[in-house]
Amino acid sequence: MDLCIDIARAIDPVSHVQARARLECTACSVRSLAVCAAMKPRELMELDAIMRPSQVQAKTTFISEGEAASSVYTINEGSARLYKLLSDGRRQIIGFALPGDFLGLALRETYGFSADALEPTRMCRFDRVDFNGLVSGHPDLSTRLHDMATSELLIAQDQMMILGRRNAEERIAGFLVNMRNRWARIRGPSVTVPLPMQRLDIADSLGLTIETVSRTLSRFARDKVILMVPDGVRILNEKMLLKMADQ
Amino acid sequence: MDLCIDIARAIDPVSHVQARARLECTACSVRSLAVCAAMKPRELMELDAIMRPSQVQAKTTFISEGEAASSVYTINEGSARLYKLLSDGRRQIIGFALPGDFLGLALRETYGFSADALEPTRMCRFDRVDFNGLVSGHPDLSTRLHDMATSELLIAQDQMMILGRRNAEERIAGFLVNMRNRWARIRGPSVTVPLPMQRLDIADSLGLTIETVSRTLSRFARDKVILMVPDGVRILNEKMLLKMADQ
DNA sequence: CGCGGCCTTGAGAAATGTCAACTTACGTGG
DNA sequence: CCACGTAAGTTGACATTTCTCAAGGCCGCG
Repeated sequence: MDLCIDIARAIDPVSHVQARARLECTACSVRSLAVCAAMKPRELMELDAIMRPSQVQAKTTFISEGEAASSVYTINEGSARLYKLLSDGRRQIIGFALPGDFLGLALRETYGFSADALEPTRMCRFDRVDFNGLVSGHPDLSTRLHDMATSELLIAQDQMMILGRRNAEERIAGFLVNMRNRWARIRGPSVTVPLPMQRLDIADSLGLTIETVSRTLSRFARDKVILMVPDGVRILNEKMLLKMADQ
Repeated sequence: MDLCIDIARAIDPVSHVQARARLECTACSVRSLAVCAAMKPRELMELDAIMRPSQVQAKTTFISEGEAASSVYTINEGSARLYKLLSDGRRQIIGFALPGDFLGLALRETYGFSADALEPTRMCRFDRVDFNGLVSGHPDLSTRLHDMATSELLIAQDQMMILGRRNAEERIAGFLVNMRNRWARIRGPSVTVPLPMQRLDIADSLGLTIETVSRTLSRFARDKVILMVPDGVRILNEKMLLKMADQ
């Protein structure tokens, strides 16, 4: 069951494709961050030809662990949680996807994780077979994917350290620093860190409970390290936060 | 400081290279498992030309986190622990390398982890620049590396679930099942699982303490799920072990 | 035989989890 | 516009798991 809403392509006559191409990939606001960063104008038109704009509402599951991996995605606007479930319902969030992020690096025949939108989210969807076909003809793109896979692996290894050897305070501090750095690359530096996910999502990404996350954030706020604001935090004492994150 | 002992090449006259090639890569016992699995005879000779046999004693550190990533390795015989350290000495083992494993998938300009041999270990060492040069001329090899990176990422995601959401019993049971499966691919199926690492290494890979590992293994042995043997365990009740690992 | 490294076991401590109550924010319908 | 209901977040009290510290055992090796 496909919960995504594919717009444009389904209703656009073929003759409109080129017009849309110029509006979409070429004009894309997150292109410099995404897999398509290094592509030339002509390549972008090829990419555009197989791109399907897609948007989902908050909470919508658009990738389900174990199902046939038919599509790959780039996040355009919005955000998503990527997670794995145990048979008894325990959940581990393996990452959050923000604008520019690519979902589809580590794919076998089936998806290895599930993904839900955290808020109304726009994505570029690509048929996986089409996408692989395009990649095989473009060494630059292939290299870019390899670089992104390398990054992901390094991030995953850092996450193992966080989950295996850091305490709750270090995990939360590190999480906030990490989110700040990720948003900085998207929207530029800011002491206000958007947190589109709920406390339970933070807990499930850090291997903690919602209560421990809440208590730790409250303590940070009480100690004037952060200020809690709607859907995020403002960093008041960066030095202290970095020290607690041991970074 | 390079702690590896490079043999053969340093003393071999160039004229002997071809002879060594036939003895080394072509006759390699772990080739079917390694990065070089899909290579044709002629390609193997190219690989051999840049390969440097290397062997290290137990406990030798041959990769140091943060140092310039000059070499990549394939394990031939023996095993290694790959780990990251925090400034206060806490250690997270991010994986164990067994025969056939490739070290060098997730490389930036510096190594992202350290590696020590667990026992006397023989490796194929490649200069990273030479290796990349060879890869870029061989799409098969490139594909193989991409597949291996994908595998690593999936394994890393599973490890996040283990570290974030599983209890000590599940971690240990899962670890044993996992090691059994890895050895099965190398030496064929067996209920005897070699464990070349110490208890402290197991603890540091599972985010536990040595005492918790020891207690849990003792309990498994008391419950006749395993039998502890020198440098490993024998699985007595596979069904129970799989159940505890939730696999 | 004695030493050192590794492992095991026990007892008590600490961090985090669990359960429950309460607060806050927000959207909906009267 | 307010009252209500619901979802999310916070806080407290207590439980549990795992850690810490300490002692002792095992075993290979000089």
